[in-house]
Amino acid sequence: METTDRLILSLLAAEGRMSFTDLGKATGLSTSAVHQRVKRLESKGLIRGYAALIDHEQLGRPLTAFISITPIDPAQPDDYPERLVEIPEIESCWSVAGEESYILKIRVATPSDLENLLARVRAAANVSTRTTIVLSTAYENRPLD
Amino acid sequence: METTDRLILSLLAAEGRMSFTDLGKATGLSTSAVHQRVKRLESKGLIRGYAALIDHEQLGRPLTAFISITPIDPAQPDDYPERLVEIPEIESCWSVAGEESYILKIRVATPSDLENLLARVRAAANVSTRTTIVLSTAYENRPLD
DNA sequence: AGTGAAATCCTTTATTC
DNA sequence: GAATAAAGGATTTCACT
Repeated sequence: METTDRLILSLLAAEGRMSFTDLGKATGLSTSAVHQRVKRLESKGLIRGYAALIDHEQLGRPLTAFISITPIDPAQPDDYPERLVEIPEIESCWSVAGEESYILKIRVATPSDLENLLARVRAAANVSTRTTIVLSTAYENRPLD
Repeated sequence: METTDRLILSLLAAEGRMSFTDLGKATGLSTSAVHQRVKRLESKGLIRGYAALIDHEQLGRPLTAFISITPIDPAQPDDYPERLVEIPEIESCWSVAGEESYILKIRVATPSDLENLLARVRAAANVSTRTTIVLSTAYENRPLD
């Protein structure tokens, strides 16, 4: 992993639709040279994909929360991510070391939707939950340093 | 906010570099009609931008953690996000309701880098910290449902 | 809001170094 | 690996509906 590739990654992390022409100007390479490098970064999985960043508040889901989950039955198989993947409000799911087993990040429209979601999470996974409400997002998923 | 715009958003959330031509085929609109809609979604801020999704493990930062922070001096002004924005390892910063005041999501290379980062966080913001290590990421920032 | 067409610009591949 | 060139597509603007 070398300087030019890192520069390409950081440019694309900040501006995912930048053209190969502009990437070439920014890196001092020809269009086809950056093109070749980007395709290699994609095929090696260093670039996992591209995403539009959505304003969820404007889209009608202003309420973000973290839900920490603890298994009720310790003998239950550890398949929580699969059990929870069907719940579309769950944006992220991390397995963690600490008091709880998983942390979920969710987005809903209203507190009542959160109540409903918590019931679905408990039922789908047989877990107890602890919820931390997000008051504001100072920044999220900043591009590379 | 209506069906066609929601479809465009969900297509671009999943594939941020999809061409206007392909968006047109997927929505049944002409290229110039989707183009106009996407530009409107961008200017209204519903699309905040586009990002390449990076594999941080391959990029040399395999260790992810959540750091919850609690102010030591309750009289201190509440400017933690500004104080912390200079620390590049902090990917996200949320203000939360609950026992702690903020949750940070960070990425570093090694436990020793985490130790170093925690010292910088405490010094920059005059806070106590509680760290939860991520063991694995089942999924993260899933596109829209 | 949407279409179709035209000009411009970008992407992609082949060739060469 | 990188550059150049050329063909094939995509983007963007505009006139019209």
